[in-house]
This record gives sequence, structure tokens and C-alpha cells, in this order.
Amino acid sequence: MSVPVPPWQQRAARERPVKRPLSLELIVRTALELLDTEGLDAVSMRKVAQRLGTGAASLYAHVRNKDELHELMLDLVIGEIEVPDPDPANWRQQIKDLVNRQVEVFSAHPGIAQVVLRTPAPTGSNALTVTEAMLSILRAAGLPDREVAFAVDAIALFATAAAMELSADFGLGDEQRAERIRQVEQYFAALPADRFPTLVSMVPVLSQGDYRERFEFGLDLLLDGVTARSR
Amino acid sequence: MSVPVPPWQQRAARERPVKRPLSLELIVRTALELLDTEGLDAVSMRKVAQRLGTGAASLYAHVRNKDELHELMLDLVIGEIEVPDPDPANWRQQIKDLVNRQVEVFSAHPGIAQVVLRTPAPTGSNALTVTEAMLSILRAAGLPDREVAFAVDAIALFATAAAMELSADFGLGDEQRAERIRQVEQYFAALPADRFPTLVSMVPVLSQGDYRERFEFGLDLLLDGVTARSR
DNA sequence: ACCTGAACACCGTTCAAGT
DNA sequence: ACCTGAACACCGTTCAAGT
Repeated sequence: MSVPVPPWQQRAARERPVKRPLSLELIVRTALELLDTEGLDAVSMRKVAQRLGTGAASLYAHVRNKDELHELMLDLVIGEIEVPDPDPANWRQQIKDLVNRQVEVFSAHPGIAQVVLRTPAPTGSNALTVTEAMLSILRAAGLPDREVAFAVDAIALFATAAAMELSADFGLGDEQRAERIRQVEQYFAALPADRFPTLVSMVPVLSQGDYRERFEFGLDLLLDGVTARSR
Repeated sequence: MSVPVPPWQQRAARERPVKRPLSLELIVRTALELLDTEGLDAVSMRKVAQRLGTGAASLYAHVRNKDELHELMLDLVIGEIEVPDPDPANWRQQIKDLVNRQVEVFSAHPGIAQVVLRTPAPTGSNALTVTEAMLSILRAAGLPDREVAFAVDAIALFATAAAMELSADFGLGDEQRAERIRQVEQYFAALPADRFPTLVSMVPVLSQGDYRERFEFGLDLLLDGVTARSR
């Protein structure tokens, strides 16, 4: 039976640094905190261990290596993507919503998209749930199953790449980003018009639209392609 | 005026390790050799320097940092992409050829695609040439300039992501790759059918087609979208 | 079974010193 | 201007030793 903890022990516990026992979940959550605040490059075995008040070697009792840790983080992030019940009449909007949510979630954890492109095929349980949803939604478009599979691949690949591009300038302030866009624009405008006639003539248009709008456009291209193959 | 080199000096020169003087071009070419044989992770300042018979510090006289070296390598690789003269009647096939060539060239230098997604916007002279070509070809599709710019963005992003995925399993032998596909297939087939009904029912179709076919399909989706917006 | 410190073999980058 | 060795502050992973 349990007995009240004597006050001198309580004090001792409070004074000691908050060191919960290691566990896979704690490690992955800590790694994710590090990712959110300092980016993927900062998620090293040593830094994660440091946050947990231990040494890097201790993590290897729970995780095979750094890549596995990254993949576990990825699946935790994918778990944040809300998945709808398929509504065949609304397949197009449902896909758009789901993919937009994916990009948002990935962007909230800058650098995690890289892990997707480095992993052979995400097989974490949350990744499976999202794949299941994408496949079942897109089936309503009326394509042959083979094409449904290919289309989901293409859409997921595009979304991941967009998320990766989006978080590429993690760490830059808003003014810095705007400044760089201005510089690139100037650079393009000053290019020799005889060698790059189209580029130069399209300068006013090249920097139009934000990431969101460009992404939405690309996604619409893909879905128009799907529609063209329907029925 | 030049005088014949005396034979004892010739011998000395031959016996000395082949150490050409450092130059930006030599550094970038050496780095690219390393990339081709050992992958992007092996392209470290120290290993490149070692191949050149010097120390890492010596490279910093020619290159600002490792990222810049990677970007210079990228532009050299992009230079290998053959660019056609625009033929408005054939814009669709021309885009497909150009993008396919890009993926082939990137796949020949496994890991280089990663650099694209990490770089804000490739502005090397070879990258500009390819962008100019893509824009001018796609203009023939008859979209508003703004949409031409967005579409080129989407197509390039998709191609880069595909190349990245393709070179993700650099280092695996053919049998290893096949073995893994078989394992994933088995794993999917054994999944609980009540939670993943679509996934399980589509197993026979999920592993159909190689990268090339899947890429081609995605590209066709995008181009169908472009066609749907034409004129 | 889990945790640890120390060690090994690596990194990118800087800097004072050389030519 | 270019090159260098040494140093600094990092890495991932292994291993023998502890509990």
C-alpha cells in the first residue's frame, strides 16, 4: 500500500532537476521541441540528450539511430493532420483540404518535410492513416485503381516538396525574406535581354503570388489532370 | 621564351603527386566526383580538400562555405541538361523531354536534388538558361503569363522532388531494392483490413510501375491541367 | 534491461602565420 | 592573394562498465 511521502523527500524531489525517466515517447517529443525551436539540423542525438539531462549514448537504448528518431518524429507530426471521412461527392475539395492541412502541419515543424523525401516510404501508423484517406477519397474521382495510386503518389510528392521549399527559409525574418525577393527581382531585371528574353519580360509576374497561391495553383493543375481522366 | 625542361626536373615532376594548383573550377569538379562516387553526405570540405592533397582551410580562399560549394556543384550539373529551341507547336512534348532530361541528369548525380530544395532560388547561369527555356516553351501553351510562371514553378518542383526520391536509395543494390519492395508489399497486405480497407484492397496496384512510369503520370497530370487552361 | 562516460572517427569554420 | 596547420566547437556511434 502507498504511504505519504515525508516532507524532506518531497523537497529533495522538487529541488532535483525535472528528470523524468527516459522513454521512447519522451525522447521523440523532446526532439520535436528542438525541431520547432531550432530546426532539423539542431536535432542531434547529443542535443536531444542534453535536453533530457543525459548523454547521447543513453538514447540508443530506445532508438536504433538518428534516422529512426527522425522518422518517429515525422510520424508524430503526421499524426497532427486531421483526416476527414470520405464524401464521394466532394472528393476534390476533400483532397485539397487534406493536402493543405498537410502542408500547414509540415510548415509548423520546419525541416520535417526533408525526412519524408529521405525515407523510402513512410510506414508509420499515422502515415498509413493519411495514405488510406487520400486513396479512399481519390477513388471517388472514378479513375482506375492503378491511376488512383499513381495520382496519390504525385499529389503527396508535390505537397511534400512544397512544404520543404516553404520551410527552406526558416530562421529568416519577414523583412529579410522581402529584401531577398526584391534583390532577386532586381537581378532578373538586369539580366541580358538577348540571352534571357522571356525571363526578363516576365519579371513583373515572376514574384507575384505567395507560396500559398503558387501551391494552390499547382495542386489545381494536378486535380484538373485527375478530372480529365475521370469516368 | 621557353626552354626545354631538363630531364631531372621532368622526373621530379612526375614523381610528385599530381597536384594542380587550386582553382574554383578544380574544387567544384573534384566535389562532383566525390558526389558521384560516394553521395552528397561525403562531399565535406575536408574530403574534397583531401582529394586535392590539401587541407579544408585552403578551400575557403575560393568558396565562401559548404553551401556555396553545393550550389556551384548544382549549377555545373544543371549545365548538363540539354535545352531545345522552342517549337510552339510541340510545347507539350518539349516540356516533357526537358523535364525528363532534368530528372535523368539529377539522378546521375545522386543527392544533388536536395540542394535545389534547400537553395532559395537557383540563380546560377545554367539554372537561368533552363528556366528561360521552360518559360518560353510553356508560353506557347497560351496561358496568361502569370499562370505560365506558376506552372513552371509547379513542374520544376515536382521534377526536383521526383529526382530526390529517385536518388534516396542511392547505395542500395538492385536485389536489395526489390527485396524491400517485396517486404513493404507484404507488410501492407497484412495490415488490418478494417482500419485500412482501401490500402489493403489496393495492394496489388500500389507497387505497380517503376519510378519512371509514376513520374511520367504525374507530369501528365500537370500538363493536362495546363492544357485545360489553354487558350 | 537500461543507463553512463569515455573514446573513436569524423564534421565546418576561423585564425594567425607563412609565402 | 593564396595557402597552411592547428585549434575550436561540434557531430554519430560504439563499447566496456555499471545498476
